[in-house]
Amino acid sequence: MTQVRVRIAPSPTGPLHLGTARTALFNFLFARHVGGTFIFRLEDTDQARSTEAFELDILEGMHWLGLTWDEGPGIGDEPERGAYGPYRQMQRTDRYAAAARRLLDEDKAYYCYCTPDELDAERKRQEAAHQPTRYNGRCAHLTAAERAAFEAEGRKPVVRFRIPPGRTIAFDDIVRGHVEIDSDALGGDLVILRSDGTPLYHFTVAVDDAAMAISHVIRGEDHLSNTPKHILLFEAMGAPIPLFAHLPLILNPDRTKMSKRKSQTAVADYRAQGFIPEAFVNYLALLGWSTGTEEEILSIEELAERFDLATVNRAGAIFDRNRLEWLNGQWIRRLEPSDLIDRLRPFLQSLADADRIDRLPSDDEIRALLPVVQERLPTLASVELIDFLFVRELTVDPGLLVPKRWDAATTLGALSIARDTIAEVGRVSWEAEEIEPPLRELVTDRGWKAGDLFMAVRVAITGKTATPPLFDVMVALGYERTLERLDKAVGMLEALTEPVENVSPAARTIRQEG
RNA sequence: GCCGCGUUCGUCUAGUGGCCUAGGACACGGCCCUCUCAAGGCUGAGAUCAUCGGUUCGACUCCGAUACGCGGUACCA
Repeated sequence: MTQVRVRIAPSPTGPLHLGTARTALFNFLFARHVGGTFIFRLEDTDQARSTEAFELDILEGMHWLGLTWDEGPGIGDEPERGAYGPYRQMQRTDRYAAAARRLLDEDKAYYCYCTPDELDAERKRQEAAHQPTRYNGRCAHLTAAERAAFEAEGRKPVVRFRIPPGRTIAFDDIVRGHVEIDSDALGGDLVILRSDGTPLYHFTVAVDDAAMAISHVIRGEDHLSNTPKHILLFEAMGAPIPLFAHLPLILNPDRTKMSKRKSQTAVADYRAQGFIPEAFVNYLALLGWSTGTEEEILSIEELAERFDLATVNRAGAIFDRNRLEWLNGQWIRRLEPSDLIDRLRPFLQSLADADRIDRLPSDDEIRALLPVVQERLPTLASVELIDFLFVRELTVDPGLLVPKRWDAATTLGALSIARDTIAEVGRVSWEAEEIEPPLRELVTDRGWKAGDLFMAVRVAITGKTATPPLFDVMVALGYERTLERLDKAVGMLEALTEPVENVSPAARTIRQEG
């Protein structure tokens, strides 16, 4: 078998897109599975829309996902690596010009002087007549005199590639099987060079894939219908025709091709929301492919071991964020503590930047919390779960302070007693196992429900109704600050109950007891 | 319009002629665990395998038609 060479060829006209990432991943997995070469090429010929910032975003996103490539820009410190460069199309313009020149010389291509307006009018006419829209070949056989006349008019020609009429172009797509398309359905002779001389996509892709000796073209299904054009171009250039594999599309919830308008498509956004690459890669790989077994938590290496292009699905798949989040939680739970701490840092930092927390915890502080926090993180950004530990002044909603089964007065009494009980245990020891029993005892003595007391205390010291286990939270908070917050909550409740204090027997009773 | 591709639980999927009264996972419901939230365990509901016809002793699996959906049809990629 000839050397397997595959490529991903994004164009830097936007941030790294989910669909591009998935296509890149499948190319990567295939290359790694068979020991082939994975190439990264930048299709930056659309100078109007391409930016360096997007290029950087794409490179960074690819690195983040762990999709390392063997040839292309952005490997190590080198501007680029590989024997088939350059890997930026704007640095290959001479090659496209030369290829077009050869096609012109062999009369496989010709100059076309039709203006965009004329083409547009013709297209409209065809549509109105319910005919297939295609170039009518007006300039296909111009005489030298006719060409001179157009030139004299100041028209700048495009270069069109001759699409042979009446031919059936067939290929065996690795994922979709045998596909046949009639050359007459291709829209007529194809523009390969704009009137300003710059090359168009279908041309550059064929020239580059040929020059870079690409053996397998693995790309999105949206290119399936265009494949015959590429095959014809390969033939015309005398280049071997690669194998094709067209991947199913990633879809919006309404089953249209995934778009920025209807979905979150930028890989960087998912990263910013606290998804980790292990989970992201795992999820993307299983979108449109499966191992055929019931395994589903798989590392990129395990995926590469099992990957098989022939078993890729043919139907498009809706992107399901729920499943991604679940997978993310699975992967976060598997992380080593020190690794997780490192990954949490940027998210803690951004909480600090947003003034959501007043200080950054030390590694040891986070490490101590991990046993009760790690399994509660669907994303890295969910560390906000414990933000209350790192704020000076806690804001508590008084409404949350009173458990459903209790009134304010009852809560006030209970919290006061609990505060004293906690204060007392804390004087000798500040361990979760030490704080819990006396409070349980208190609950039993008073005939309360443990959940009610604990909830009141929880809200008092965290401001939240959902937190890691209460006593672990207290330990992390510290003796002093726990009491401070309890006192503050008692104060809030006193203010709340004041007006009715004289007429509330319950409140009076509890006060006496306290 | 024309051409191409697709169609199994809400979603991702298993299934390549009998193992399927269709399996797993996410999401959803219940129970257990439990101080809340998670995590975990058990469990429930959820798919006339798009429809119709054919081939076959037998079809989710093969063939055809239809419907619906999507993609392509640019001097975008």
